[in-house]
Amino acid sequence: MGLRERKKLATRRALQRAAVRLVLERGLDQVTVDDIAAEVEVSTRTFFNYFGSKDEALIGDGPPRASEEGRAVFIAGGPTGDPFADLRAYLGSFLDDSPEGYRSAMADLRMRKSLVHREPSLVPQMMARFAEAEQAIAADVAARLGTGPDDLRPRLGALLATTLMRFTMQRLQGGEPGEAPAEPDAPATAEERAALERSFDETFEALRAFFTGAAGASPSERPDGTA
Amino acid sequence: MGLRERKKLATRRALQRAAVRLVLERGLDQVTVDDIAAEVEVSTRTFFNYFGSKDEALIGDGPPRASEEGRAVFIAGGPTGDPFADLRAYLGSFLDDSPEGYRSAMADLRMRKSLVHREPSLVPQMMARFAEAEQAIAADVAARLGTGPDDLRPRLGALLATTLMRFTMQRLQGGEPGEAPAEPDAPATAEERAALERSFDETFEALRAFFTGAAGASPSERPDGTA
DNA sequence: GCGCATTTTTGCATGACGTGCAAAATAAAG
DNA sequence: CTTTATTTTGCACGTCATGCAAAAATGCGC
Repeated sequence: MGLRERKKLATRRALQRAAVRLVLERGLDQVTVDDIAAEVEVSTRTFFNYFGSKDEALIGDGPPRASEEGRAVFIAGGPTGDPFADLRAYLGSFLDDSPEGYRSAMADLRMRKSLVHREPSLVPQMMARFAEAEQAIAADVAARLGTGPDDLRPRLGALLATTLMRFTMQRLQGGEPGEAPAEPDAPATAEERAALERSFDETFEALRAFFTGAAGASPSERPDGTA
Repeated sequence: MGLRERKKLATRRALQRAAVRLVLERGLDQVTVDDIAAEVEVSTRTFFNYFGSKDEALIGDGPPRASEEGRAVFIAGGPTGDPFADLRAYLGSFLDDSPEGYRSAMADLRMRKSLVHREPSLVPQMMARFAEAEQAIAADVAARLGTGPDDLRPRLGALLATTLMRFTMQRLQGGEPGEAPAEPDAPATAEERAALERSFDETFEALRAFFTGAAGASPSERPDGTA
């Protein structure tokens, strides 16, 4: 990679970092694009060469994708043959997609978590990113099933997958309301990743149970005795 | 209702209608707030007394809620006792919530459909509205189950419910890509509502089948014969 | 109808956002 | 070093959005 490209990437990252840091410190509307640009010692106009808007610099580069390996295995019908387990594995590979491995992915996650915690108005934009991912997932499910665009299942599966991702993030994020967000710059630990995967599995199982067991089980579980 | 309030409401609706009409005609960035205000013969400043942004005037007043009746029945454990069927009925009551009945709700739906068709950038904001509805649904599911905030099921159910709504809209909207959007001002027909409910039921069943039948059925259905 | 309190509309000033354009600066290639 | 391609920058411009105070409209008691 030439000096030119490296420099560009560095500037981009610097702008992103500065944007996030300043917004976490002062709040979204107490940070202007000029502030961010000044922080990186670059003109305001240059900021807009890199990002179309202030928000774009904050949201980052979209959600990760499944790793190439994860995709290939999933499309081929693996690793287990059970659609649920395989979808789960497929989604798990999202963590391995980012250039610097799962540490970078976790750091990104935490950054987003802190950001939405501070600025809930960013949620819609995050959601929009998920919607993009949805397209890609649907395509992979369709490839696995070998069906055309008229089959509902790929879209349904993709919808469920992103729903699941959203829910897992919600759970992680939710914690106790008001709980201090983790330090955005702390190193990502393996425990952290394990916790995420665990939460993901739990959600997955809950969802499965919700459907397979819902018809009979839920009403009888109602504690008010009116079932 | 006094003259004052009636006039305010009228202005609000006029601004919304003008905004939607102009944007459908010319596209989002070919319509300024000034244009909209001028159309209603009101100052630009007044526009911002009613709406916080141009988009807000377009998106409208958030998603409908379940009707009071629908909520009460659902929370009491009815109408059938089967969680799925009941959730479906609960969601169906969304159509009856709007002041002028389902016709108004359908017209709203169609308006949104046309808008999103013309301006996909509005999708995220629509989604955000659904997220609001999610809270309310989760609360109702929790009330029905009589459980506390630590139970995953209410949030899960709400998530699924909104997922379902999104998917149904996507299906209706999708139609054939490029298909001309319906006239936004055409009267809402009973057939239209029936079609929506049918689509909703189909999606509901597909989802149910997806889960209950997925583990065994899907792999064997794969047409490549590798199962 | 008339004056008075309240609410709504309006104009004006202000700051930030975002884009197009052309000139200056910088890197790459010969 | 010269030439070429890319990137940065400054500037002008239009739009978005908010705060504030004056003006207009409304509702109400008389």
